[in-house]
Amino acid sequence: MGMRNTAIAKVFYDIGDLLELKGENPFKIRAYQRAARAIEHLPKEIEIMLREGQDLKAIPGVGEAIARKIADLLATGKLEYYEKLRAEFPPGIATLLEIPGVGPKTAMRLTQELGISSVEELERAIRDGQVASLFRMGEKTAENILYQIEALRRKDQRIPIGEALPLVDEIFEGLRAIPGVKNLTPAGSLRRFQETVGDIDLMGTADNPRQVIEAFTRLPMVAQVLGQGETRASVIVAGGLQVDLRMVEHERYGSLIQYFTGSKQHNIALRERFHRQGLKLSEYGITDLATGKEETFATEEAFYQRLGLQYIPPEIREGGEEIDRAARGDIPALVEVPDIKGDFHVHTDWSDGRSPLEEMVQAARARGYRYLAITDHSVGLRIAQGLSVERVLAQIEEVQKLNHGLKDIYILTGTEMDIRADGSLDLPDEVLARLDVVVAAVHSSMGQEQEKMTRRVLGALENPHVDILAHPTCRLLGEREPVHIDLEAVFKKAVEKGKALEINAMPTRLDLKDIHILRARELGAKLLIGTDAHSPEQLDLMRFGVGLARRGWCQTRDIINTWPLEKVKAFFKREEE
DNA sequence: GCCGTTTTCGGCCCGACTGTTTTCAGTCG
Repeated sequence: MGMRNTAIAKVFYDIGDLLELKGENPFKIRAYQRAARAIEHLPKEIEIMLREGQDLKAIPGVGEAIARKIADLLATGKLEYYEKLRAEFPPGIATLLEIPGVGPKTAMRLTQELGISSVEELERAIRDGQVASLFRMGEKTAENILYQIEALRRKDQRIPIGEALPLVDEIFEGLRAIPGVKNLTPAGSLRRFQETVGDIDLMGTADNPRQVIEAFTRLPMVAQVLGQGETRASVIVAGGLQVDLRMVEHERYGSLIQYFTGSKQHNIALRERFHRQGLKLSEYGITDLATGKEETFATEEAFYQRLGLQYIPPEIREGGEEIDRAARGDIPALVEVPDIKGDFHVHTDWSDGRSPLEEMVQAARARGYRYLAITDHSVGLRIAQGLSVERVLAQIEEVQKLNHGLKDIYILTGTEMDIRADGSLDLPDEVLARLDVVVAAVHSSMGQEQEKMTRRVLGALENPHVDILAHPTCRLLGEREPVHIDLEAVFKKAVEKGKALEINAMPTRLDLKDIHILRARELGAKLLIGTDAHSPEQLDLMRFGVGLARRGWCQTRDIINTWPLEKVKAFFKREEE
């Protein structure tokens, strides 16, 4: 009975919703929601944990009762408790909860008093004036709900971080010139490098906040100003995204940025822990509950330090083990952009890249890289002008010539070789043997069944010349679901054969993603961050890959393109000898 | 329902906003 963590998590999220409608104990509801979230973010599939006899109670937020329910669910594919709960409500009522402003109490009243169980029915009832006539509801409430329904319908998906961050750069560019502006930074999911963001929260401090707010609302990309005050403003930028800027007091900047960075789970866990120790944490500071004395913090570092914690980088503030680890001084030094010594996934105009080889090399030098692998597509990928064997050999010569004139950077010959649908490789072994780096990747027949796809990729990893598996799940954010593949088997094979797994930094890919990275590392795999650059500027996508790697708690020892070239070469050679 | 440097019971993050109100419930982040 196959059931993935995401599906298990959905059941417990649903249970949480239904218990809310029922008016159950709020703490019980939160317990289900916490467990659902923990399951959703678990690096390891629960199915595997059970098969290996691991105790599910080790998952934070999962106790006796929920552990038993998970086991039931996986054994039978059903959960009686859940089925019974669902039968108590008209189907569709939970969808009302998705409307901002409609909570469980309102949803239940709408159902019980007006017989509403869908968003469409609710919309009709508002237009008929039925909703406004309910006790303790009025015109304004009804209107607001209607507005929220309409907003929900036209609301775009969350946008990829790859679109959000450049926008932030542009906004800050326009504000930095103002005298007295400091600490401009994104907060929220953007600062934590989540793969997509719903809106953009920006913060900063200034001697004259009003002036900054004024300038913000007049930036060229601002399409509409939703609201504007002395210290904050909300705008809609071209494309429909909401951006909030909040200018805060210098002396409370630390606790404010900490609070607005989240995650919510991290903040809750932090507050619970220190509440037990007699401290009240909020965005305004830290209050000693015994004396009532409040302290403020100008920096986030000081805030964490006051709690006796090591600084916790935003990317790992997920409300998991990071707080315990920080208390033990056990937060590792996570990889940073300046640690990166080269890129192993780069295209040129030999295949579908936009720029000549020389330009890509100069761009890599300009970024201080010590090495660069040229990995154009292989022959089978016609749509990308994949290189024939002759062209591969010609490129090898070209690169060797180029290397003679270069002192500060070394160019590696390479290929992004297609793993064909039948599992065969797109270039013969004798050609692969002549290349410094072989990046293997799937580009076709992505609908294959899991077993076939897994066999296909494992087969490629068996080849002694293959060094790297690129974008292992092939997902495209918001466009294409990941392929069906047994990643656990792929990671184990990569470890066994000494292959590196790519973290593809292309913002539409971000593949592997955070929980995959965590699991790969647990299994002892080595990773690398590749940009998949098709132009010189795209080498800068590296920061997205680094952000992602940091979400996966990666240190330089985990990421091979932070290593000196000799060490990388030795790693790749292990299998070939 | 979960959990423990208050450990098998009694707690469970914190503050703000909104609307319909004579003191607050519901919702949100």
